[in-house]
Amino acid sequence: MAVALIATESQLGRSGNDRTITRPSLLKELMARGVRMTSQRRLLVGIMQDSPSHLDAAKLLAIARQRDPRVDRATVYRTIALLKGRGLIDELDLMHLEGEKHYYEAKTSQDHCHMACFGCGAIIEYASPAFEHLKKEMAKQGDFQIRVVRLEVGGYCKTCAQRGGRQ
Amino acid sequence: MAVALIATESQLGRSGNDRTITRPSLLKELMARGVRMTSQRRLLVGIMQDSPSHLDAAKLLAIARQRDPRVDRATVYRTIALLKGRGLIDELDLMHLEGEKHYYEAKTSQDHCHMACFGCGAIIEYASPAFEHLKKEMAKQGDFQIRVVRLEVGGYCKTCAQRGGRQ
DNA sequence: ATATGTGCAAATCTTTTGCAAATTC
DNA sequence: GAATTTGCAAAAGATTTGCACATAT
Repeated sequence: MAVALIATESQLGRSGNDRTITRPSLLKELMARGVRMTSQRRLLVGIMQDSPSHLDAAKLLAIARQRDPRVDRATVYRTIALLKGRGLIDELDLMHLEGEKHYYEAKTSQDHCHMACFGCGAIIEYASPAFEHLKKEMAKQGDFQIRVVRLEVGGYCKTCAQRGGRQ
Repeated sequence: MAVALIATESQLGRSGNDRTITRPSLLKELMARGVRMTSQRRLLVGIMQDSPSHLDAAKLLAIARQRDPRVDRATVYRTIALLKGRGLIDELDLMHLEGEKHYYEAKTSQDHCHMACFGCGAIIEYASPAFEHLKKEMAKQGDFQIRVVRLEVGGYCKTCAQRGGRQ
């Protein structure tokens, strides 16, 4: 069960068990917190919510503009800041495999790690009880109230390790 | 034992046990790999090696220039790229507590996590067997050859959690 | 009606690059 | 002496900001 499958709540036809990782609705969370909703926010948040891959600001802007060409870069960054500030999305570097930009994803019900392959660029997500255990330990032993956790790993996936003979 | 103390090998008067985290000599590692050594590299690498705190490119440049005013920004970035490419330093964001820059530190004998306090900006380092265990599990279960691991946490340190009442 | 969000264009900050001169092996 | 590294200056890439106008509650 170590390699996690991640689905939005709406994508799951069944109620997930403890092991199932879900993505709570960003829109609902925002409204629950009394955040003013605009059409642009609805659009951007909807894209973040539904995107299967990790989005950077430029890609998010491009997708949004297909639906509403007036969307501006600044609004994208401001919306990202809003979501990040409320703890609703996580920020990733993905080992800077393609530049210095950041990637974003809706926060999931369970934290997970991102393993980035230097060979093929694949991003593998990974969640496990050992990760949850480490978080609890850090909070307790380190006397620290954890709000955000980011675990990123770089290396070689099975295929690339075999092919390239890299170790 | 959970909160790690980190020392350079030379700073330790005794031979460290398994729990002791050390920083191997960057210079030696470079020479062992046949990397051409220049005066600037020696200078920059020496600063990285000895710095007790996490350096960003600008700070590294500033320190280097105190000793040799001719050092250029470009050389700093090129040296960082060299060290990073050889796996001798780790790159950190430290939760972007102060801007989008990156921080660097000489790789240690045991990986450790960085906990960044949103309240006071403190950076707390943390190493534990649970972290080592998680790494091994990821490598095995995820079929992944790990080269770099980066675990960063954001939240509130003990003091700030009490003071601000944030939870 | 008032507070908040947005577009636009310019600014800022970090990092990278081309090329001629300097340095290392 | 040949290959590599450096400084300089300019460019590139990502993100932020000031301000007048538009929108949400």
